[in-house]
Amino acid sequence: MFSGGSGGGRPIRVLNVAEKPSVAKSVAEILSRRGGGFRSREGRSRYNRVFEFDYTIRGQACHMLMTSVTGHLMELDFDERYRRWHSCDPADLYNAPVRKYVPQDKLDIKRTLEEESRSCHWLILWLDCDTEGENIAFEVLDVCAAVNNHLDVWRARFSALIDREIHQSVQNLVRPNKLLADAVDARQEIDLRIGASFTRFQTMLLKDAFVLDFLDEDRNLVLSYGPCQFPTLGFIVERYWEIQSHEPEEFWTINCSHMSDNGTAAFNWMRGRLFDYTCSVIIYEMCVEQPIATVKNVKQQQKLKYPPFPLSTVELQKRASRYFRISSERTMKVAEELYQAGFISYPRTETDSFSVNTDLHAIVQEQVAHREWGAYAQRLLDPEARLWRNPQNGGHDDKAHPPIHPTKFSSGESNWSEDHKRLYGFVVRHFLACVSQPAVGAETSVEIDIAGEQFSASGRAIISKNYLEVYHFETWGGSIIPTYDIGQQFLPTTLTLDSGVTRPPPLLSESDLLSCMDKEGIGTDATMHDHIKKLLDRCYATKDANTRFSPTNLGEALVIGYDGMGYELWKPYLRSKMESDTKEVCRLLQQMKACFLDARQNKGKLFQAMEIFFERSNRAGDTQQSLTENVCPAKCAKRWQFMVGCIRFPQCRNVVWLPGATSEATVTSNICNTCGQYLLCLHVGPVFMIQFKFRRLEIPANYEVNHLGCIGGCDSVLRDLIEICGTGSRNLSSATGRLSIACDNCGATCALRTANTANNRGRKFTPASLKNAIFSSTWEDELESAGTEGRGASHRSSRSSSANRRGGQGRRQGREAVNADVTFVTATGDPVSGRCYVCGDPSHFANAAQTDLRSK
DNA sequence: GCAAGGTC
Repeated sequence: MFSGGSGGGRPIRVLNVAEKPSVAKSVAEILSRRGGGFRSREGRSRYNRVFEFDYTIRGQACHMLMTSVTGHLMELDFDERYRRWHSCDPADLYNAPVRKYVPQDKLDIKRTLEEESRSCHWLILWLDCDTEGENIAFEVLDVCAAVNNHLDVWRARFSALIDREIHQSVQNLVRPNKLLADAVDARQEIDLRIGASFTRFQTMLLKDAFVLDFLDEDRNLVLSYGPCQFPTLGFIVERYWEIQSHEPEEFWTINCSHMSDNGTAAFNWMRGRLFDYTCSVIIYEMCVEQPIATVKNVKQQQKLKYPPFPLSTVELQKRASRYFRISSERTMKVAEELYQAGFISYPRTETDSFSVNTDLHAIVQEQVAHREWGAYAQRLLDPEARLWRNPQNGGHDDKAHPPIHPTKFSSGESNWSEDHKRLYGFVVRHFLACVSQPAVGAETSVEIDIAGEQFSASGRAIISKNYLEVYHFETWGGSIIPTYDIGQQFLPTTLTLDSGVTRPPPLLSESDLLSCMDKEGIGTDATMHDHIKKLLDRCYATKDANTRFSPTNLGEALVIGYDGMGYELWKPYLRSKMESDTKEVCRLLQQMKACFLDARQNKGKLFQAMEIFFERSNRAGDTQQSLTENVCPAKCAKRWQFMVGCIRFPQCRNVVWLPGATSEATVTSNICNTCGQYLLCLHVGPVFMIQFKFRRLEIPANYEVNHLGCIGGCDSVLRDLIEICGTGSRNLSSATGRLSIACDNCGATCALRTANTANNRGRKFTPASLKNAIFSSTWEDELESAGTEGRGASHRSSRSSSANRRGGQGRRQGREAVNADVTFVTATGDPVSGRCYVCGDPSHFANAAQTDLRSK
């Protein structure tokens, strides 16, 4: 499998590249642990060090160099002459040449890669296992291959930085997937072209044409458009319009309360609200006239409130906004700093379930010394307390990072801001909550009847707070109501008809906005906050003290403008469609590649079809050689040649097959006197005489080699020869001396060619004559020689044939253990072999001898 | 002066 090394015991040099320095270090630590650790040295870039250690990959001794990039190594931009804003019509940006290049601040990393890869044999890419990671893999590959085109390039696929996973991935390397990388290239190019064209267009069109007095004098205004920022603006504008268009409507409802010695209960009308005043008054008066309430139903049940799922990035941002009013952008900045300092795990993750390998107890153990939540952590670890519960699985896994959790204890660092303290505390409390029992409450609901109208009240007593003790961001309302018995009657303390007006929904909060983006696939967990911030920077929206967003006049004007044109550029569908379409192209290409590989595997079918219409050429060029080496029908089917079709063939499938012994057949211009305008099928046409030439050895001695005949049915010579030699056609059932068996996988029938050769002329096969079928492991040579050339014509060893096949992919993989070919021995002792011409698998004839063998 | 996506 692996190549390029110097072989034997001498180690080869392997360059390993990770997506970020922390991963490079972790992987180096894991892989070098058994060999006594790694050496570390500086690279050209001060962030990206190089780690060195020895390791063995599949028996090959390797000297490993492990370094990293920092995300994308390259950027995409237009060619120089299109970069200036006035250099071209923005419409030209849809065709302008673009190029990928390593920007200035990444040149140091590029130099490290170039220098290190020069001396290496292999390159192993340890990028994140997502489409962006695959794209970065090719950026690294391009840089390295430019200085060393002998590199053998591999991709390590891993989903977590844990020992087992990393060792497994390096022992099972795969090739990088260009199609996935191309999908990202396509998305990047689309983003650039539409972003730049619309941005230049609307900026140059509008900026100086209006008095935009909300701007600072010195601020250079850009009216940007982007496929993520505009839909984000769209969410804000749409909610704003919903509020604007809301028309308050008056409604009425009846409320009832009952105060007794052991508390007060507030009953709600089970009709909810009525928008008709007269109706409400009539019902209310009925109640007032007969105000005695009768208890109809009392329900008491235990309710559980579950702790949240393990923490993903979007949840972190939403909850930080909700609980502390910290903006998503600030949250990510602070979380990044906490991560850099080692206090929390990687903050950009979609994963909301812990891997079974995570030592959750150890994480809790670290926190027992904290003065606020330490005692709770201690109780969690105490089996007697019965507080522990394995975390729920939120159902998302980005296969790259675990949920956000604390990685180091801190009682607060001196350089931490309030936000650092809040976020660290939140991450810890969230984690502790995840491994805790749900809160338990006792819920009571009471239904009463007053003059035929139903009312209900409910109360809840918390029996056990459990996770809520440490997760005090969430509350679980606990009002207690008096005890009631069914049938009990009482006079309400108050019974009122109250009016109200409907209210519009609130403006979108940051948490709502993140939810909308997450739901519609706008941006990624790592970029959503950027898009929100961009709207504020561009003066498209504002955020109030309650973290609620309103569009500015500018933002609303842009949306109205495009909406008026009929373009929903501000709706989320465009972005979703781009993402799904580029992935679809990638999927389609992958599908077609699989289809191609399968078609190549089954090329015998194409030969079969071609042979119906054409004679095989004798040109055995390289291409042909390689095409035919695994396909027996190609070589052994020379005798299946002639048929005469309807003038409408192949639309009309009516054909007449000629004797198998035919070596030449030429249609003459003479019309048969007997058959004339013979009705061959629905398509009437004249029947022309045919000049035949038969192979001497294949026809009885009393027949002529040259024969002018008619296929219309009047020619007794042709009828005789077909009777004697067969036609060679696999779908003419009247032929004699032919044998077909059905593949037990695909059901296709396959004629055994031996039946039509000179040696078998006139021989009748019967199932009984094939009872002695034996299976052997010989390859197609057997069939080829049996079919045409005579045995032993071109024998290859079964080992080499087997190796040829293993190179192919598809359904035959994993069948190596099955006898590769089948040899049937007839009663006379002659072997005949066959393999399915549809699916190509010889093993599919395994049961043919008993079940599907037919003699025609 | 433009996008969105990585990450430091």
